[in-house]
Amino acid sequence: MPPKVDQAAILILDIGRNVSTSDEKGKKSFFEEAKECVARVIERKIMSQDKNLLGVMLLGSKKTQNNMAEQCDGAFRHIEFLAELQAPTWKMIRDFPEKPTKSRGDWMDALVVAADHFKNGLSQVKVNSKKILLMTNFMCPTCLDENDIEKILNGFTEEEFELDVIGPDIYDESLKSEDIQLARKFVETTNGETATFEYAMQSCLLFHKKRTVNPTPWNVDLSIGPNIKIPVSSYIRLRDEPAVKTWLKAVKDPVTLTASSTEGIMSHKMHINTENQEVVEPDSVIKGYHYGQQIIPFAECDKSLLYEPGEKSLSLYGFTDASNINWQCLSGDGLAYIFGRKGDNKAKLAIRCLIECLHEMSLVGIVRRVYNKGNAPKMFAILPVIDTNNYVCLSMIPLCYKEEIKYMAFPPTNLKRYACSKEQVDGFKELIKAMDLMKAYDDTYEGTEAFPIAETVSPSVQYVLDCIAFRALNPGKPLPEPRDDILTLFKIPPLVQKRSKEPIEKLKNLFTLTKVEAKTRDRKRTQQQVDADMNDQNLEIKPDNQSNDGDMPTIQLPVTKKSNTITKIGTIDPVNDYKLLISNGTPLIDLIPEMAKVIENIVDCSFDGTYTKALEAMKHLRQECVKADPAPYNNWLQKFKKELTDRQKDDVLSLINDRQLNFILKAENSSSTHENVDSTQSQLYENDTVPDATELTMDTEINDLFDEM
Amino acid sequence: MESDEENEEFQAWKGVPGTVVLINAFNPSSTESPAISHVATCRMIRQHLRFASNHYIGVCLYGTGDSEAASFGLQNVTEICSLNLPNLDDYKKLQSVNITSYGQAKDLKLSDALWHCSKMFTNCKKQLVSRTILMLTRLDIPPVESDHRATYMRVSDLVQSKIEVKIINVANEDVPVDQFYKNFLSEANGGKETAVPKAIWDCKEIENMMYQQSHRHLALARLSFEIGDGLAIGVGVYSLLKSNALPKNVNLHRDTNAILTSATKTVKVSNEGNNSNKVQMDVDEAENEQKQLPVLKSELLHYQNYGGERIEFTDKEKKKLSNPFGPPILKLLGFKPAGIMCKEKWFLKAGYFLYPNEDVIEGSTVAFKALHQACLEMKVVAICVLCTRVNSKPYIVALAPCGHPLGLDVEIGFDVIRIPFIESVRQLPTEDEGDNINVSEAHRRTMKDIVNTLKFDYKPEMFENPKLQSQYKAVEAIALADEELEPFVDTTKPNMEKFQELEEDLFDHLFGPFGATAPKRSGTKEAGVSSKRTKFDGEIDENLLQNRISNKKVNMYTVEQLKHILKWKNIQSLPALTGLKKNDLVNLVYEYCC
DNA sequence: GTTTTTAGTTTATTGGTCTTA
DNA sequence: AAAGACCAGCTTCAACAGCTAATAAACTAAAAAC
Repeated sequence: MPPKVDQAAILILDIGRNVSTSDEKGKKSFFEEAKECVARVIERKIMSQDKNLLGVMLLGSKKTQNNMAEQCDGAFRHIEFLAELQAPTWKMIRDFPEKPTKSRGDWMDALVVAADHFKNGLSQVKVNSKKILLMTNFMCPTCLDENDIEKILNGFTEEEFELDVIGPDIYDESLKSEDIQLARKFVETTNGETATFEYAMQSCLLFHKKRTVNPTPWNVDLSIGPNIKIPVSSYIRLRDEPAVKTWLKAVKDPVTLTASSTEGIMSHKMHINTENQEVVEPDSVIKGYHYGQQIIPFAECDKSLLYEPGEKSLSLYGFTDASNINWQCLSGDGLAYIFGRKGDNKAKLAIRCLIECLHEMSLVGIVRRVYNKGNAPKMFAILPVIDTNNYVCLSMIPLCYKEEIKYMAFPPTNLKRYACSKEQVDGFKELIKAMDLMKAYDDTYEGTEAFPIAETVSPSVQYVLDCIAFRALNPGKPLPEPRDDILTLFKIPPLVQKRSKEPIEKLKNLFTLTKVEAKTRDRKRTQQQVDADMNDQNLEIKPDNQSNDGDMPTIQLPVTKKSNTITKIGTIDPVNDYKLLISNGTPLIDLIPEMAKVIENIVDCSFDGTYTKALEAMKHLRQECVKADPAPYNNWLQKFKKELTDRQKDDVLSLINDRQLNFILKAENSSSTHENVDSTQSQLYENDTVPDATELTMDTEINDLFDEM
Repeated sequence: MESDEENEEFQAWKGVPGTVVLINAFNPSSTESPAISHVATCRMIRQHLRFASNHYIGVCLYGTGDSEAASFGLQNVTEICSLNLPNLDDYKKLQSVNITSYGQAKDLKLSDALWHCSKMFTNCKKQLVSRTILMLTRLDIPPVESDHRATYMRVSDLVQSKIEVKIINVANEDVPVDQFYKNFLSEANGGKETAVPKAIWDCKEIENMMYQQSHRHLALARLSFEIGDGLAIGVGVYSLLKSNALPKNVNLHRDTNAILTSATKTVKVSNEGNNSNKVQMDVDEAENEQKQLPVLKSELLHYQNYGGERIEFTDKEKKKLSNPFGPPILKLLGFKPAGIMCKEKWFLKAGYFLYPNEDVIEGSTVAFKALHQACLEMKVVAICVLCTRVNSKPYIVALAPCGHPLGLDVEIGFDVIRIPFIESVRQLPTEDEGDNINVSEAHRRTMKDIVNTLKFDYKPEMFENPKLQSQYKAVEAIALADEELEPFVDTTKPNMEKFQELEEDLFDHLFGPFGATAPKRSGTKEAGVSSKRTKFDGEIDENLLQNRISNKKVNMYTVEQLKHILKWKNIQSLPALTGLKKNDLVNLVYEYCC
């Protein structure tokens, strides 16, 4: 068999004149949205580390570069294969054009080119499913005639291509152009999918898909006594796995700050004799046991006394009441599902029958498992799982051995002074009713349950993947803080939060809870904590104040003294420079662009990840502009934000929002043209954060008023 | 007083724990209590030996008769093992002791025994982090009246000098507890109300309790459980199971049995400078060592391969990746019906156990109990975010109310159950053959018979790790030489008698034979007909043979089959087939069968 | 300082067939 | 009959070498708690 690949997809992105403008003012153009979306799709593909192939095609490109155009001169123009089918790369994202073109391309042509590439561009690779993701607003109608289109569609069904359309709502009745109708037909006929940018970004593409592993069966006979052997396969169903593979190590090249090509890391393990500190050759190392204070070499042990676990096996020990198995006696890591052996219907029948019986009788099995010949045996419970939507199987859960039980003791709770009243219990009952997570959201959501088990993503995993993608696309830039999307995963749903307020207040009155003064014992730790906090602070404000680098202070000190003579705004203390220059009579019209430039520079070279200085400078600039003229600030911000968006500096963008450094509104200065905060990146945030931002901006206004007083 | 405390606190975590076991040998009614206490103490010490623990342990008897050798001035107290690291000599000595041989005191006195214990602590040269007197006694026979006052005072002194006094009540269930011991316990508990320890009689149980008591009572984390804004209680998170139940293994020098430590040296090596050198030289260690330089943390890079590129992070950045969220906390998010917590669907990792902690917030226990009760009555579990330590990743847990976990003497608490995230779930291959499978009443009846025959009562402590147990036996065979201990029993294997009763024939008839419908492994290979090895049936498919000869695939036959083919062809000049390699047989087939 | 836990490694084996003692 | 040795499949001009992957168990290092 040739190399097999699960999926191959070609992204077709319209970058022509027809996608260059936005429908509404201030809103992103189709091109901008599509670009973001494509970047996310590619990023997700890369991070998922599957074996799938990806190609990227530009529709409406200035260039024409595709196989079909080479074959038929003059046809298939303005279609450029940016990347032919291959494992997805960061380059695909980086190579993306910054701006839409003035050209136009025929989307139907693009489909043909993509289809051709699937048929002829893939030499040996076998592909299970072939997808084309089309992103166009269909504002450039196809020139192909009905017959040709019919042929293309037939070709698509024959070859089992799937067409997905991302971007426009092709079911929006107000947009039913002929081309959209056509797209609908294609999508439906090829069993494709469609989504708007907003939906795609908010639901399908919001989080990373972790690298997947193909499950491998562990095949064994489930034996019941010496003579009954049922062939089964067990698959790992649940397991906590690290977000990324093992980290590799390299040496930093002092010049490029990237991995050195001339130096590598090597680790060497050695044994040292504790008696004379000599290094011992691995040959002379033997294993031994500590028994009390005595040392017993392994070799002296009677080998016949050592346990022989036997062959690979899964042997039934017996059956017991399900109620005997509690959470506390489960040990190990995760669970496996057992099915009757693939293709063996008799085995499946037997297992199915066992499952049903156990289920009816409320019993579970206990088995002894030897994973491989000679491996230590482990005990497991096998519980019936009957889930009509999913699996009918036995769930195999590891049980603890006696040696693992700690036999802990706890101070007694059944003392008089710990008795609790009915009122107190009822207080908690009220809280329970109020904080029902099964009804945490309005019906407008797809489900009303919050934190559905095994359906929510892991914030820590997502953050690591975010950081890797960020670093790939922003080399040299400091890592971002966790996204809000990730942080909200650990927050109480707003509705539940609200409902809980009253019962919580009641509870506070029902119990006497007194904080015990920190003991002397804790003093030291507390001090350490404080120290740690101090360190953190130091790190954060390092670029502003002192730094650990020896030369920074020497630069900084003269600056404050030299300040009388400065002629330009520097990046070290822009706000003071600005103030000084103003007081020296430098005209505002000259200073504002200079300040803006400096802010951009600081953001570019910021290594602290907090952009404290840049934001301070922005705050100052903004305040100045609120007083004088909002236009320069607003105009510059517009450009700056666009640039930040392009360079995926989402962290700066959100900081600008958070620190209320957005556009100066009409409310703040009547000559502003901005009615409200219509940040170009608003769709990145949930709707409910928008009013928040408005509120915060109003606060600023009040603050500013106070400032002026 | 305060300065004392400060002094103590300053070195609070230096030293090892110390325990003196104080066995009551006063036995006027000839109960088994001293004997059981003795056995349990031996077993506890054996447990310490097995784990090569660093705890200091001493053993004393009290209520024994006067003896000439008896401790100077001390009456009725016999020190068997001095306060020391558990060692083989002490263990053997303790084992061989016959408690009754020390005779009986005329009157039971406790104060002197306690005083002796405190002296043992004082005389101990090793710095101790904790001092515990573990009394094994019945609670129905108090010391003589005249000793009461002295004992109370002694206990009070001990408590003040930070020596804990604990009692294990070695008796049958229904022995009445004398008031003296109630007072004693209260005194030992700093005057606070406390519970009388439950009587235990099983020596393994006593052993467990002693081992536990002599062990540091460690919480995985002590947290503030934030129930709501401005409402928090103190809790401790415990793991009830050990993560590594393995004893210490060490590396030794082959010749001298000297203990070895291992050290890992990480160096950077230049692979360019000497590129022209022979590859062999690179392997040469002496040559390499010259180029080896120590690696500074600051010049270390960690990277991952994604999208065909190395994505690099500095050491600091990598740390930040695993530590992006806040401080340790347990925060309530809400509640869900208890029924959704299915072990068979969501078990991911061994859970923890949650218990109230009065040390940080007083009144926690009452609130904890009220929450526990409310959850039980409403049949719900609490859903929380848990971050156990400063730098650990937070995750979502369910708190399920429970009592007596693992059969322990713990009234209430919550199981802390880790809830899996989507990344932990694997999609499994499904076969849509469910429709073909019809379980009949006969199937069901047979299966239920089998299940019922094999029913038993599961207890969490019923399975011992046989590998570990046999290892102990093997080591003890050497260490204790003469001692013949109980034979090793493999608790992971069931009693086979019950399996004799199974109606295997009926089962086979109804469900078997298995493997008959197994899929063909591949087009060219023989069908994997059964889970047993394919038996050669004697029939030869001439077409298949010719096919294989022309396709040069004769080697796909087994040796048995090849021999059979050659014999079947009835070739005259055929040499003896025994002892030939498969390849020879294959060649013979090509030679003769075309 | 010691113990405990956990995260993160590394390492060996997996399967079927054939030969051998 | 059981145990251990040994080569496994996939490319395709063909033959070659040189890849490939999940998993359990054993292990180390590091962090945090007392």
